[in-house]
Amino acid sequence: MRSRKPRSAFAYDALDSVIHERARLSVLTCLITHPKGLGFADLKTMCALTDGNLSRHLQVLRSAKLIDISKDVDHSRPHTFCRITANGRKRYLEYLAVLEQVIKDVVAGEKPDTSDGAQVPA
Amino acid sequence: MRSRKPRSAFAYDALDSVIHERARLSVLTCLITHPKGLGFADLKTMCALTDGNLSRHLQVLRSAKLIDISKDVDHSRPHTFCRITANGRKRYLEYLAVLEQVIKDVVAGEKPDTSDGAQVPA
DNA sequence: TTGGCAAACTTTGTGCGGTAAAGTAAAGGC
DNA sequence: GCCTTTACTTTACCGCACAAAGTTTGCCAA
Repeated sequence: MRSRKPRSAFAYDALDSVIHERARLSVLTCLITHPKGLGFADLKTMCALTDGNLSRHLQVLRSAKLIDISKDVDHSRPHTFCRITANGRKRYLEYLAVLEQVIKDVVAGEKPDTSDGAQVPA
Repeated sequence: MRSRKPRSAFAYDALDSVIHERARLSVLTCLITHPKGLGFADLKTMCALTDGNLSRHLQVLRSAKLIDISKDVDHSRPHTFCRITANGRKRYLEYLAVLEQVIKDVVAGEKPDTSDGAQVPA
C-alpha cells in the first residue's frame, strides 16, 4: 500500500497550467456546460471578466487548441462565438480528474478529531 | 431555479489565489493530510519542488497565516518544521469546497452523448 | 587540521503572464 | 453630425513563480 504512491505523491504535475488559471477555468467550465457555444458578452457576464481580460484569455485558450472561435455578424453587429474543442473537452476532463484526486487525497487523510495530531504513525 | 444562480455563476471568485497556485496547493494538501507537520526535506520530496521554490512558497504561506514554521535543531542540524494553522485549515477547506462546486457544475451540465451539441435548449 | 563534500535552507534575478487601461470600429439614438 | 453604447483588441505594467547562485554548518577523509 505504501509502495503504491511515488514519493512525490502530492506533486499534481498533471495540473495543466493553461486550464488551472482561475479566469480560464471559469471560461472552460462555462463552455463545457454549454456545448452549443457561447458569445463573448455571455462569457463576460457569466465569468465576471472585463473585456480585455476575457479577450486575452480566449486567445490563450485558442492557441492551446482548447477552444474554437468564430466571428460572424449578428444584426449587423460583430459577434464572437466560442465553443470548446474535442481536445479541449478531453484535456479539461483530465484536469478535473486531478482536482478530484486532490479532494480524494484530503478526504483520505483528514482526521477531524485529532486536534493534537497524535495519530498518523508515519 | 433559474433565479437561484447569479448571472456570473461561473466566476469562482472565492478561489483563493494564494492557495490556487499549484505548488502551494500541493504543499497545503500535504500539510492538511499530515496534521503533525512536516519537515522541509519531506515537503520538498513529496511535492517535487526545488529548494528555493519551496522556501519561497513557504514564506508566502506563512505571511498569509496559513502555516506555522518553526525552526529547531535536530542532531545539530537546522530543521524547518511546517504545520498548517487552524485558519489555514479553514481557508483550505473553503477552497476545496469551490473545487467541488466546479466539479458539480460540470457534472450537472455534462451531456456525454451530444457530440454534435444539438441538445441543451437554452 | 583542513579541505572537500553534502545537507539544509535563503536570497537574488529574470522572464512570463494576468490584469487593467487605453484604443478601435461601427451602430443607433438625439 | 456627434455622442453614447456595444463589442471587442492592443498595449503596458507589475507582481509572481521559478531557477540559479549563495550561505552556513557538519562530517569524513587525508
